[in-house]
Amino acid sequence: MKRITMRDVAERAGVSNATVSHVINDTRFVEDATKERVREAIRHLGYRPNVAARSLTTQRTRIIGLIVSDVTNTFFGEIMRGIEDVLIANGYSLMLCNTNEVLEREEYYIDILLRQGVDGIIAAATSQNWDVLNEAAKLNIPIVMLDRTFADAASPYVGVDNRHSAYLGARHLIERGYADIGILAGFQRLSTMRDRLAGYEDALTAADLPLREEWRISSPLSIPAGKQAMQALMKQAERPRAVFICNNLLSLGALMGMQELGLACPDDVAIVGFDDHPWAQVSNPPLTVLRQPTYAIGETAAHKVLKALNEDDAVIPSALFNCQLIVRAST
Amino acid sequence: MKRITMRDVAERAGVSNATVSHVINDTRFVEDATKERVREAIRHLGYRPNVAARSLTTQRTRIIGLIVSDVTNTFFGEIMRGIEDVLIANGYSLMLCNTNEVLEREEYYIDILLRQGVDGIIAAATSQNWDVLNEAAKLNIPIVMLDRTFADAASPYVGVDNRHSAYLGARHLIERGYADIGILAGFQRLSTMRDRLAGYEDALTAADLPLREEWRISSPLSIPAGKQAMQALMKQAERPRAVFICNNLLSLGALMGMQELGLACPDDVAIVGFDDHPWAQVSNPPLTVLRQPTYAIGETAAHKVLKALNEDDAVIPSALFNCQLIVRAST
DNA sequence: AGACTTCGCATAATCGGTTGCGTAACAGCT
DNA sequence: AGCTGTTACGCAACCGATTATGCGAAGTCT
Repeated sequence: MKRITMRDVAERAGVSNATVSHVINDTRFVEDATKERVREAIRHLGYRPNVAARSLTTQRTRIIGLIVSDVTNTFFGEIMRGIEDVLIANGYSLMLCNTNEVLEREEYYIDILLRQGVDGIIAAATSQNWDVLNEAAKLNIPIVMLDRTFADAASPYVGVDNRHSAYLGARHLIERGYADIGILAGFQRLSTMRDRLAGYEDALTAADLPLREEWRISSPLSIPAGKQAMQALMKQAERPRAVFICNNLLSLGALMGMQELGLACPDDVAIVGFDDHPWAQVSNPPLTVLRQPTYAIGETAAHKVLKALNEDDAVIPSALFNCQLIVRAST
Repeated sequence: MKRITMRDVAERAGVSNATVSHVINDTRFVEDATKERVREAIRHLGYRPNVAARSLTTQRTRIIGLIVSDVTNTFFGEIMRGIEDVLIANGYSLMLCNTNEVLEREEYYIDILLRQGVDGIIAAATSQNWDVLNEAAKLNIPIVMLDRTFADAASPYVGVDNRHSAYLGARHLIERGYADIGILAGFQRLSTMRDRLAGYEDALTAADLPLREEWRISSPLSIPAGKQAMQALMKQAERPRAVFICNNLLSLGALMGMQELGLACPDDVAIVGFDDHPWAQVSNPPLTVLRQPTYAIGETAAHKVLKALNEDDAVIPSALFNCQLIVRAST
């Protein structure tokens, strides 16, 4: 089971190691006849270059690290597809890291990625400051912030304009005639969630509606948390007639919570959710949502790392997409 | 921006390269005092071993390749979580490959994974024979078949007992009093789908119900395909009163298709779906499904590759899980 | 014809680790 | 004192590629 190396190919083709390398990488002129002999040898032996050896000398691995906070969320699934399609087309591979929103795991993974020698990192970071990612930045490894960012982030961000999008969502509720509007605001440590809260507040303020603190509930981004949060809202003496929900898992949990309490949507409470989901159009009721262009976000993020890799000291700008308001029966 | 190597550490600690290596890997006795000097140097310099260099000599990368057919499907998302949790706990990393059920892409990825020198592969394969995966097998790389397998597969399979599970699902419909039962059978080239069809047929045959070919519709595994397939069923002069659906995307598409035709579930047609999904309990109606233990499947698959890696020529058996029938309002 | 280019390729150092082999230093024993 | 055994570690080859340097042969020029 001897591994086939470049030397084997060289021998069979009657050339040197160097020539084989140059044929493979097209890095200098080689006569057609020689080239063909080398190619034949490669085919015949079933030779496959060893990337470990290669990256040892080139100092590049053609691997991009992807850090996401929840692989099970379709939102990230679609983003991953976008990223992967672009990377594969450019000869890069993806190393996947799922943090479950746990900071220690993010630190651990950054370390792993740096040991692997990844060429770049795309991160939906859990960390709220530059500490963790800076380890990578110090080594000059390009980083792209996905879905969220933070104040001192020194890297481009790719995602939607959360504040404006949330504003659109809340305004939609107002236009529908709702005045008592609550919000399930998610983790306030995430920029994404802070911006969405701000957008919601913008809309209410612009319409001269009061911001009632007891109608703003923060929680982790999970289904049970969404359920709890919604029920906490609904059990208040004076409860909102509409709720803006900042994340798809929260939306789902909220629906469950309402069903359990026997509340109907939109008759008892109207809902606008963030993030679309195929199931959201067959839920009871179909959900009005702000849809993010997930696949495009993924593609863009990938393009940005590649650009940073290909053009030395290129300044990479952030990319802000817009959400699309999809009106369904929940409002 | 000079990379910090083992030599730097060795110098600072006043020992040889070998000793540093042995301290890091705990591969031979080193005096406590020396060990501490080395550790201090590592910390002080912020040294991070270069895995490319390491795997060049050890011929192992501690990377496992994961091939899935659809990253956006929550089903695979949860499996990935299971796999990853186990791998991370054992110091392995995950290289993700998403094929979108395209055979060429699977071939391409196998090649990539072999160049990377992955230690093992977990694959929800699109290919239907040993040709593609055999490339890896020839190099003695352990493979675990995920979710599906094929006749001449020489590797252990991890997934559910599809035939029996489908049998349970179809029998449930029969017990509910339905006699006219159709099936959305998915891609018949996938073992998974063939087994589910067989289980469905088992149940009908056991109940002396006829198998009506026009009520069995095969299609790709996607939402639009599910919608089309369901509508094709519903538009028949004589249509089934219940449908067994072999995949969650098909279920979702089917629901959409019914809504569009103004058909109610379960009043017009009852549905049992395969694969649970958080949204399936708030859909209209909530879906009766066969739930696969996705996370456990992932964990098990990961354990099996690791076992194959740690125990030379261990014979790894397949693992068949059972589905759980979750009865909701759609039946 | 001799000198100078150009062409096409080989030689060998190098990347950063791992590991088989070897050895200095010291202790214990006769 | 001489011999052997043990302890703790160093030396250097090696993994499989990339690439700077150099060189013989053929072609060109004066």
